[in-house]
Amino acid sequence: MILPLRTLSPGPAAPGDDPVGTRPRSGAKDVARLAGVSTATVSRTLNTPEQVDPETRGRVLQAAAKLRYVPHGAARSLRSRRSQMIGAVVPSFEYALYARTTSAMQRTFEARGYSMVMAEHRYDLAKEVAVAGQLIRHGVDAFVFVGLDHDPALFSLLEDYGRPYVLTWGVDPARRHPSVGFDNQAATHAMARHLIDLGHRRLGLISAPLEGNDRARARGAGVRAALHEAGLALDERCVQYGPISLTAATACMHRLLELPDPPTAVLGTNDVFAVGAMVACRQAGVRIPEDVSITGVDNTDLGATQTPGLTSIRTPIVEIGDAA
Amino acid sequence: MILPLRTLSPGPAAPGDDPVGTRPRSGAKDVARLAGVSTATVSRTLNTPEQVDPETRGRVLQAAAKLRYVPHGAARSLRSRRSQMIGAVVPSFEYALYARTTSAMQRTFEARGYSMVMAEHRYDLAKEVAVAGQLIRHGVDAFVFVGLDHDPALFSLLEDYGRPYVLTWGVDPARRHPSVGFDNQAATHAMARHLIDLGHRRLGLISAPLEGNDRARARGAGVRAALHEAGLALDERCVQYGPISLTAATACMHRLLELPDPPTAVLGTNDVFAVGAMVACRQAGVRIPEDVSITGVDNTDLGATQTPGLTSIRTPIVEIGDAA
DNA sequence: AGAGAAATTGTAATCGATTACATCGGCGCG
DNA sequence: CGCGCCGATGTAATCGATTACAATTTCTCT
Repeated sequence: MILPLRTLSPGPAAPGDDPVGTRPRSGAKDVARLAGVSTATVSRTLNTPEQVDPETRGRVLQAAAKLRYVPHGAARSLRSRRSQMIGAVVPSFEYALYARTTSAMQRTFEARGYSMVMAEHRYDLAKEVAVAGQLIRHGVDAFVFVGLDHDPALFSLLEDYGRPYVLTWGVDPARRHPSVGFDNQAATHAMARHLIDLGHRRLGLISAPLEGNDRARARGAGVRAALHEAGLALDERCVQYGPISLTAATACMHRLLELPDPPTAVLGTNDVFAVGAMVACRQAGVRIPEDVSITGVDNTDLGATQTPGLTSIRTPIVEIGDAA
Repeated sequence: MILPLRTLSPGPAAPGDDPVGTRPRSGAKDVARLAGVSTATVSRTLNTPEQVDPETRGRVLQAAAKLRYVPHGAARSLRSRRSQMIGAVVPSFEYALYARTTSAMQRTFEARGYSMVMAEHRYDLAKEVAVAGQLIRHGVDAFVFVGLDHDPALFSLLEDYGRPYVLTWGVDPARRHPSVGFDNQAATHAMARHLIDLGHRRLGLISAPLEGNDRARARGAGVRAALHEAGLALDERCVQYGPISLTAATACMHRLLELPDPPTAVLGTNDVFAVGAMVACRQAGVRIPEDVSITGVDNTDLGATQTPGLTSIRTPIVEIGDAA
């Protein structure tokens, strides 16, 4: 009920310590000397151990451990022309689902010796290109993107630099780009169909802005298609757009409730929208599901905090790893 | 109410396209040739523009743009001994709050020409060291960590490689490490105090496992201190530990409700726990706040989906940027 | 035993930028 | 007029690994 606000306390500069002196870090040369071999052998021990005599290998590894040797990634990737880094570019870290699937991917990549760097573009396709360029500069070998909708410049950039990539969260019907995901349109189609079967005739829709967001477009299309098949149509006044946040979703739902003839069922294109809508109903004293039905998509555990059933969609996680 | 499960459809290999041919990417040398200067001048134009004649600079920039030149990061950092990357190591991407503050930081760093790479350690301090090592290999210049509790090996690693760092989400009382954050203990102390003032005598606590998690420990200590001041004590049976997830929190709350004498107020050490607890109460038919009070910490918008008031804590975001 | 293959290891070129140092023309000043 | 400094630019060394190639030793097989 109360909301006491804690202020922050930044730690001011500590008394007298800020040497940040670059330590005499040991290089491959030191390891080579200690092990009595050449740097070439050190490199081989680390990268292609089977090519080196077990006895020598032992000496080298021991020396490396003793000196706490960590190979210099920049030098390695300069010469070998690959960095063992793959970049994941997601729309936003705040929508937990992206973070979750990405983190699952990370574990897959990790097992194969790759590490992952993440970046967000905040639903700005131009920014996405810039971010990808940034990552290329840092030597990222391959990319994972969310969605099918991207600036053409992104693809030409990727091609120019010969970087492989996968698109996730959707399948490219034309197969022009490697992609892995699910059918967003079918998901909402099924959901809408279900609502229609329950007798609903007037559906509402809360969606993310469509621009540059093929997932949102596909999900919207699914709803319209289902209505169309039933000889119904989607009243555009019953469609509300907003950023993926609870407060925005709540505001959207309030607008729907204020319509002269509000929808009897509202479909959120993801769980955040659905839960936001529920909050709005509770605030407005509208009962669920007596007065209005609410459904979502994505099956986050956010949905579990309420008392609805939400469409569950599992995004392919392991499969994406194989695509690398 | 229903939970239709969508299956995934991975995009199998496309017809006949997988050339991944590394394009004739243009290097500084090409730019130099086109602009009629040496590579040194190209480098200077990009890094210290004021040292180069404006007229020449123009030619170089034009040539660079024409060739879509992107400097090779590995080569750059090999020679200049810095990569313009800062690494953020968080416990988990799934707890949205970490992602959020980190993403805010990213924007700050970006403005200064740094880019950020993120990694998670999944609440495993040893893993954290490994991850940091990994990042060092990739040439990360500086680090941001969450919490004060870390493997000593982490600090010695950082020192060995002369990497500056900041700890966030807490302040180091001993000031042995640069840190920026807030007083976790004071937050829960105030919260517990508030509950005591309301007349509660038997408090419950849902917390993350304490090991390697100073935030959880500090927050727990705050509760105990407040109780102690009031001449009360925390019944250990009323303390439940679990990972930060709604389902775990719900299970914890169920255990508390099954006690012979359940607490009249339950304090979650973050909003996920609090909301999970509320879900459990609803399932068990326990009324809030008549039968039991529930409070949380962190003020995520997750809290807003319920009808409670939760302690709000803003983590320092801009301040952390300055620490870089 | 001798030729050729296979296994190990060393030598040195190389990746693509940055940067110390050298060069060169122009300018100010005694 | 000549010395010295300054600004702009080129030359070449350098960062620290990888890896092509060569050199050496050890097997293998006839």
